[in-house]
Amino acid sequence: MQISSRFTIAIHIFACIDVFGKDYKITSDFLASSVNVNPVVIRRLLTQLKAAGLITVARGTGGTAIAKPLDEITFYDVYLAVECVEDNKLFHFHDNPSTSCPVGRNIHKGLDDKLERVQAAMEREMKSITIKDAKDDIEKYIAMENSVTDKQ
Amino acid sequence: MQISSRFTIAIHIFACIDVFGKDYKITSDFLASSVNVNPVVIRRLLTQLKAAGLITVARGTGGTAIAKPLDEITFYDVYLAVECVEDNKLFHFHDNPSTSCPVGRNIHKGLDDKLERVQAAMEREMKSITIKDAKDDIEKYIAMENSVTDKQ
DNA sequence: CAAATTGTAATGTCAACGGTTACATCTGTT
DNA sequence: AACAGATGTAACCGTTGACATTACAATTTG
Repeated sequence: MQISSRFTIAIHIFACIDVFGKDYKITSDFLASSVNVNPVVIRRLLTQLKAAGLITVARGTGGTAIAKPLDEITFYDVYLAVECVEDNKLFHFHDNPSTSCPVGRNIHKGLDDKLERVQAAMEREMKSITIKDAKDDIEKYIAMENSVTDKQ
Repeated sequence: MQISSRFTIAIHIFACIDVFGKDYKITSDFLASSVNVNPVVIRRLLTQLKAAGLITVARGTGGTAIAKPLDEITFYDVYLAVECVEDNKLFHFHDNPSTSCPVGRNIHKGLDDKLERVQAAMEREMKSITIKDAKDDIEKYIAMENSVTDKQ
């Protein structure tokens, strides 16, 4: 299975807030237009990001802002906020291996540390990348777009 | 989302074949008993592992064997054989970001290399662990069971 | 109060997972 | 040649999560 598009949408949202937050009020409709999904999908995502303390959302008046400096929010923070992984385990273990089989009785003990190593490797890499890294690169590509336009 | 239990079941299967292969004919019913799932689930898995060249399955007569030395089969080989990941991308990207928004136009370019880094970190770790590592540890725990029994 | 916006419930569609039954097919044995 | 034991698959079913969408109550500012 793949990691849900909620993750890339969430990063898209952060980038939009940071890039457009000074000039526009960031509403779920605004974000929905940029991401190209239904506004309710955005609102549900904003609810998750807010619950994780990564953003603030103004009720009534509307408008979303980022709660921390961008370089203090890692991909892992967003992943945790947005991806539903049961019991925080990346690997789904089969539920009831036979207790009357020696292998069935010991498969869990023999495997768990290795699965954790894989999960840890993935999470370590996610913790090493911040939203700022992503946003900087996106802005770099936006600037390249503009410089091409300028030359024409 | 979690990685399907097919992955841990597959490793369970390898361990069973290696541990019991000398004394028993390894049928889908035999494996189903140890894993505690329906034999058809096992057969479907065996079909995938066979397609990946990791095992051989005897039609008619029945019986499964491992096609390569256990230390030449990595967790990644099994993962690839058994997990359906569209286009081999761990992250599902939202399909149609707005082309009229600068962020929407550049989110892909700004993000792809970072997502690949995360995926690569996970795959690198999976490639570093072999089925033999898992099976050795399972056998170690089986031996510990027996030594406890002996003392009683 | 009115307008804009968020929060959320209710529904629907779709795909993947896993379970199960049924049966055609294959192969060694008698 | 028939049989017994297996595998390979098709055809279902139920459950879950993703994502879309409509509708509306609740909130806040002007």
